[in-house]
Amino acid sequence: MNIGEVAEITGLPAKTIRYYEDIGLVTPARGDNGYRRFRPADAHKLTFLARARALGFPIEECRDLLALWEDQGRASADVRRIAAHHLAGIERRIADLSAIRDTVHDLVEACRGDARPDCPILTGLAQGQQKAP
Amino acid sequence: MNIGEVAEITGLPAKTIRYYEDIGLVTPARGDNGYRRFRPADAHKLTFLARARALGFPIEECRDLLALWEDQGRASADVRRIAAHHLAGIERRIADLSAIRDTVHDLVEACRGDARPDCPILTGLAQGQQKAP
DNA sequence: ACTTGACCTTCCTGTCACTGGAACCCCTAT
DNA sequence: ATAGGGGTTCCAGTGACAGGAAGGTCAAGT
Repeated sequence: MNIGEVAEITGLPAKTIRYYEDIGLVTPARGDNGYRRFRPADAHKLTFLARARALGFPIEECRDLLALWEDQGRASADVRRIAAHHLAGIERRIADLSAIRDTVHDLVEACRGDARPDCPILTGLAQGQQKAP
Repeated sequence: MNIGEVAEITGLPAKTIRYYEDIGLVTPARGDNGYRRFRPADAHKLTFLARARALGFPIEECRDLLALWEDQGRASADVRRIAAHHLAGIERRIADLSAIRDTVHDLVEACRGDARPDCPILTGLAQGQQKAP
């Protein structure tokens, strides 16, 4: 398989696949013309990576997950630890974003949004108005 | 005021304040020694920026908000439009993250996390298992 | 007068995970 | 012969800073 076909199968842009080779996540063979030749195992790896990335795992955790996936002697505890750590980070980000959303929502609600210049959003930003808890 | 004092007042790192000068968000005067001299108006601007950034507005939107803040003839509709657009983006991000959280949560829950190698997280990533709606 | 230490300056590099683009090579079909 | 649609490399840019090196400045203490 050439890179275009793998890109279609995995849904990853060819640029991204080249980048993943650059950083050592995959190591496709090369043909006589210099083209990358991807074997099914490479495509499976890339599909795994695409899914892990879509769930927001950072690259280095993807690398670790990939290594565990290929290690038949792994302990599932190691996998779980990585995923649980990621989950905690996601929940923190959601909490942070939710607090921000509430504040911005209140500001937007308070603003009439007409042609006049007085604006609670600007005064809120200037005065540091925060969502009451 | 020197940069350190403004940093303390605004809560922004001095590095960040220098960066904001670089990209033209503030233009403090300079003393004979080459030090930046911040006037109260500069500090107010930076406080405004710090709050807008804390609410997740990207720099360019902060620049626009700052310009509107200083424009006495603004229409509050222009401010509201920016904030509403930002709010929509936040809500999209929360929705995306929530879907991810649900999927990762389910994977973590399904994994025993012991010394054995079989792991629903890895099979889920390999097979593309998704949270059922 | 000298030194110490805190503060300030600029400049360069690195982050994260790509994305866009230039310039060029390869293969097949018309 | 040419046109197109692959592929290749390398360089630069993204957002919003952070880290660090190398050096100038200032006030206080000895």
